[in-house]
Amino acid sequence: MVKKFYVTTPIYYVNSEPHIGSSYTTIVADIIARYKRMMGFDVFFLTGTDEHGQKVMQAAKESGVTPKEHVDRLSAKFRDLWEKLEITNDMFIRTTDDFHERTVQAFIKKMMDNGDIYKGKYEGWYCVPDETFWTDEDIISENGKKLCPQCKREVKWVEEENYFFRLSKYNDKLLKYYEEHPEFMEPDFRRNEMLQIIRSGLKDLSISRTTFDWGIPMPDDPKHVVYVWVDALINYLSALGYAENDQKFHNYWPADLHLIGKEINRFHSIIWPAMLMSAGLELPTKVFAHGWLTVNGEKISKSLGNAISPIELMDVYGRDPVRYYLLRDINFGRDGDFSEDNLISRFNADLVNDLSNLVHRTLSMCEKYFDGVIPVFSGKDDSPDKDLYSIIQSNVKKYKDNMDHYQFTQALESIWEIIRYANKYIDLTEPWKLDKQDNGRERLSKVIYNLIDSIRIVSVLISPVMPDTSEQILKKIGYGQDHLAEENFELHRLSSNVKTDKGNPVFMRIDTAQWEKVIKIKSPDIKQNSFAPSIKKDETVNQEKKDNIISLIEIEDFKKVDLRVALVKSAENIIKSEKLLKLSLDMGELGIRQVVAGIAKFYTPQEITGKKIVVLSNLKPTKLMGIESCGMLLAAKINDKLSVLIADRDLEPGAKIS
RNA sequence: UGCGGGGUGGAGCAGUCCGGAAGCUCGUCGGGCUCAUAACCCGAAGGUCAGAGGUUCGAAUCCUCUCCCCGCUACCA
Repeated sequence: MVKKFYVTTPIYYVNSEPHIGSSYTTIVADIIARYKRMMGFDVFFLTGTDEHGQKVMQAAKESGVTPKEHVDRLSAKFRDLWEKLEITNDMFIRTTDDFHERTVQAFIKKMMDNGDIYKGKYEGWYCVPDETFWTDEDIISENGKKLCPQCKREVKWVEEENYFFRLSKYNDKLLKYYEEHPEFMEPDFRRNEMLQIIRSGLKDLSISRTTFDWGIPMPDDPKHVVYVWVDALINYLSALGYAENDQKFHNYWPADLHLIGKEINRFHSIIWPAMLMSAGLELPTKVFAHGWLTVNGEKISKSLGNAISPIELMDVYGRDPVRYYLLRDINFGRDGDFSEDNLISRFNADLVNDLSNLVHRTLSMCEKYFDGVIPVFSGKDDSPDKDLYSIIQSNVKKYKDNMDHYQFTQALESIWEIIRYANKYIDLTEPWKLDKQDNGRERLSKVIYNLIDSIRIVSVLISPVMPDTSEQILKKIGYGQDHLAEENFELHRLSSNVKTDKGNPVFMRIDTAQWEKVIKIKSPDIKQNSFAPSIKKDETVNQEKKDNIISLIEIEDFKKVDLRVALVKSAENIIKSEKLLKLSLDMGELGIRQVVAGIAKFYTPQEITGKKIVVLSNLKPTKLMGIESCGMLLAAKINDKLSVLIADRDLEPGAKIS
């Protein structure tokens, strides 16, 4: 029986264009899929797009198209990207696919049959313009009115009927499952986070909405659409034909690996398994949450202009080098930084100097000494040969162990151990001298054979990460893609008497002196100071500069600001707050106001009481520590010193400052 | 403020779970080789493993406390 392997990426929310972050997850999944295929697994690799929900509706509205047009357009972008990146997914699912919609309904019906779904009432404050619910604690109350904390417009109390999933019922079962299957959720520190959440008690989950209709209707109650996350998670089943194609479904379920980003861990590691338990299905073997990428040390954001397009990057550096870099330099599971300098450095050092050069110099020698025909394996082993063999064997083993545990950085390191030793092996055996010796011919044959054999194994091992490069190198020594199989990790499987094709080196060095980088950061460029002791210092300087940049404004801008003199009538500490004081202010014609100020570390209530301070009176009110604050007092701060501003001459409270 | 992550030679990181001669890559310096692409091979310099206590024959690793950086969060209004 053939072993199967079912791997998924998240389905991407079609809210914005794909960037390097979404590509990262998919590339990793692709590498795993290719590796498992090489290891003889029957692989099913799924990716797709998540297309329902309120935000999609809004995004469509903003671009002036229907939701369907919007999702068609963006979904196609993802699909095209994966094609360009030669991602080997077996299927691309869309949550607007009709079979998916049917499956979601069937699945929910199953949960209903098991008594896990009930109709309940959702009560809360609702901000209509924002289409958002707020809890009692969130909202701001002012003059008897309840305001939305986001937009400060009035909220209204709504009571909405929703369907709820009895998530709480699975609390203990989940806990037990986590305890019995420590491998279910990785990395371990993420697992601990999930355990904390489960231990603190799960609440039932509202799984339907009636405020908009861009979604899958609830079975038998089309006024409700299914909550987008519930809809989305079920894609992992519908892709396999759950409830429609039993054979395919049973062939691949349960999933062997759900690959996700850390931000969606809770859905995959708590809600999803509970849903599966409810429907009586087996749980996935593993959920693996990877970290986030920054770009050149900065968060990926549109405003910084560093949301780099994966296509652009790969056009410049090539698909394989980018894949290699991502996997080699970023420790899978942790957050990592995508740095173009490091990419270039890896490119030159690992790919050009070590790998490409090894292939090129070896094939040059094969051409020179054997007319490009792979010589026969003969004669007895010398000590460098024995070392070469043992290094290959031990590193092939390490490679497999690491790949099986998704430790890609380490897996690549073990391949490079082989490459480095092969380069050293050339120095130790000195083929150019053997060529000149009368009796060196047999030894020379063996040396060249061993080198090409090493290259063959290396090419096979790198294939999941660098498929194009692997193919190119294998072709040079007479092999096709059918050579990608575990049995070919073994030594001495190289065929002799095959004509090699040296061709051009697989990678050419990047000359950093005249190289134009792809990523251009728009923030002010601080010249790299070679005497600077560390980058941290540069960043500080950078920050200070940013803070000191002051743009000029019109007098009209200033007139928007209403500054007043206010008398502090009383002040008190806020319980459990280190920074805040609650002040009661006499503001003359504006009456008595309550302002919360973050000065508790610098002023005692007694000290500030009676002072005539300056207050920004027309600031939108807010709540701090649940206490209302209608205005802001002015204070100057430098380093650890802070002073509240006070008028030079005595003035009536309420006096306007202009 | 809470939670999480991190602080290891000039840079980037591994090692920390399960204590036992401080390791890898890049960079720098010196040497070797000429098959190869300013490459490859060898050697060297460079670290009080953030700091302070403690446990131990022995601590980067375990315990306690402190400091600093990053992310989210929060009481920056």
